[in-house]
Amino acid sequence: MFKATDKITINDVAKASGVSKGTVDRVLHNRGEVSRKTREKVLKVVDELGFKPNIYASMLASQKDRVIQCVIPEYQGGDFWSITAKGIDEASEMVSHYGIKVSKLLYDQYDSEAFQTVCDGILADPPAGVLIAPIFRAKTIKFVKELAARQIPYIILDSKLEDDNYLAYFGMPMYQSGYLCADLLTNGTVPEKIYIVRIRRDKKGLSDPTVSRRTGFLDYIGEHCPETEIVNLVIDPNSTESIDCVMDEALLKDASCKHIVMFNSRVHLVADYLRRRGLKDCRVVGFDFLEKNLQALKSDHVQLLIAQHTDMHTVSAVRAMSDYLIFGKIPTRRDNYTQMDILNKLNCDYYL
Amino acid sequence: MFKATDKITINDVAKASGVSKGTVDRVLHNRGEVSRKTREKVLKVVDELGFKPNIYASMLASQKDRVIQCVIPEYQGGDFWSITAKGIDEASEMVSHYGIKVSKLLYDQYDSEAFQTVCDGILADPPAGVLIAPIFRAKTIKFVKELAARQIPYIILDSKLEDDNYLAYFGMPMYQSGYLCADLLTNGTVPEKIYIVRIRRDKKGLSDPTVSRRTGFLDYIGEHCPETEIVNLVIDPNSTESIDCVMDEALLKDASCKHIVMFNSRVHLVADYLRRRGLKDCRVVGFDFLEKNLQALKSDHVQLLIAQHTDMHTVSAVRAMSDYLIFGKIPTRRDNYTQMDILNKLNCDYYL
DNA sequence: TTGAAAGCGCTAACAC
DNA sequence: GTGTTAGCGCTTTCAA
Repeated sequence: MFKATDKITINDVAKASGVSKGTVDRVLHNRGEVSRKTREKVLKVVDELGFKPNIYASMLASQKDRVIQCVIPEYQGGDFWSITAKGIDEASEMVSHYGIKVSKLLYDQYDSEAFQTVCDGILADPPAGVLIAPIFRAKTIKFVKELAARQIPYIILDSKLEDDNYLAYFGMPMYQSGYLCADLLTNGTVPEKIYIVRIRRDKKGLSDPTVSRRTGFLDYIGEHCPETEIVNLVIDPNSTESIDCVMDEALLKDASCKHIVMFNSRVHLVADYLRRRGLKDCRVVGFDFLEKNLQALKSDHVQLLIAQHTDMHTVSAVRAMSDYLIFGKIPTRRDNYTQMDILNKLNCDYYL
Repeated sequence: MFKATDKITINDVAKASGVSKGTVDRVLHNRGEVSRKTREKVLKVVDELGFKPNIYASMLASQKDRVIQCVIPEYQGGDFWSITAKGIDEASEMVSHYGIKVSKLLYDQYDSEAFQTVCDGILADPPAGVLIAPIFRAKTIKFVKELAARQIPYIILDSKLEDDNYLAYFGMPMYQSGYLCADLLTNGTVPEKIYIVRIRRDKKGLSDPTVSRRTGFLDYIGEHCPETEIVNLVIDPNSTESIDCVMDEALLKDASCKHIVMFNSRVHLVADYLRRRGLKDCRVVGFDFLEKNLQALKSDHVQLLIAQHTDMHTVSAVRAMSDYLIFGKIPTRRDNYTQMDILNKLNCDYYL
């Protein structure tokens, strides 16, 4: 950047194009009145000389504060969104060195008004960039349209939107993770039954974030083991008794190797049940690298976990925004899907 | 960093401690003659005010060029070291924005003199930092000692060294990857035989980089399938005839499901053989995400691949050095092991 | 041992 | 529309 060889400064450009550096700066940032002619000339010279702005000088001179607002659901220790939050915090630490602030704005994912309030707050005091996880799709679309209108770049997290102005998208290939999950659960065999454990959802009308994972799973089964019977077990995560009751009912009379799967991150609930009942001889596959799931993996109550490094992926998302704000760097990839990591007892310790 | 709230500049520190900013700078960088008394006073004020240098101003003013030299073996399209090289290039692009240059110095990994020459060259024109992959251990240890003496930070790649001054280490858990590999290959069964395909090494005395992987593998087998017979097949990678000959001899008379493993990154050689012979019904596990191996995975000639994202890990290594040079940031973790990724046909496309 | 001052390359306010 | 200029916060001579 400032090696003798490529030390082309804005001054060089100014001289070579016969204007002042103020003007060069104007065309560089599309800021204000420049005649077409000078504009073109400057651009040409910039190109010829291969001028690259010195970000240090630039950042030093423009005393802006650049803040990235991250809008995600509220979370509690260990749950899915807390992992995203962790990624945000990590990235925040990194980019703080570059004078970029990152802050989280949390909303109750069961309360669309709360979400709206957060969005309004952002528009009232516009940040340099926004990261947003759209639980409420319609409201989110409206919100990002507003951001786009104000030239505020935004990155979509988690689930994609019907919108085309996003700077980047970071999320998971949900369908494929379900498909993969089925492959791992069956492991080349054709089970008689497969138990799908699901969480009872209190509020109606909330979209289940794992539907397409479920679809991927069922498609695989349909293609490879059409004979296999699918048994859905609906449990209430907050009541051990209900879990025991539902699971006992289904599993205790089944003497074969039981294939069990759960599509959200709470497979540890199944593991806990199996532990309580002293049941072995099951093949259990679940999702996400939560501490509790890890324990279940180690204690052999869960055989495989499909994990997706949500935290690192989130770090990438924040970095992408940061790089955009600092360098104007357009993300290398616009749609970024997490890789699907297969974890078992032996490799999980190296999954950091 | 330069928000109104924490806008403590070197000037503030200078005033508060009753000296000039030149002096403050001197104590900040342990540069030159400052009396004990002023030194202590300045340090105290720095602490009290919570002064954090503005890296943009700092980088702008100090017109140094900072180059990171990466010393790795020569490589050719698609091989293991080319992946590391790719990671270096990617990171190079990233950190170039921060005025950091990264350059690669390649050596013939079969020629210790060549390696020595490269090291001498580095000492003749010392860079800001070094990344090095130690094939020649003794020479490397001597070299890094010299670096340490000159206060040049260095990061060790790939295999660890008996040395304690390294800034960080980035490599793979080789033993564990072998152990995991055995688990995946056997997949809960006890095979009658396992074929280990090995590459004939021309030069003697070269340490095999996969020995400990092999050890991990054999340990697992010893623990879980002591009955299994291990058959070593040594092939010459450059002669298809020799491969066919060796493999035919061993495999054609074996009618069962053949379990085959290779500990280096060249399992595609096995896949090619199987393709030539039209052999199915084998369980083949290998290492590394090479394009050719990927093809083999997709064509079902290889069932699983253990991959380790060498490229990304290398990016992290370069970034770690870069962050150290720019901010003085000590790496969060000193010893960094890659995670072990299990790839099959279904998740390999998401492994970017 | 210290202070003063001239930049580093860019931005932005102001003047013309 | 465009040029001029005063910084941004730090580093690094050069004098004292």
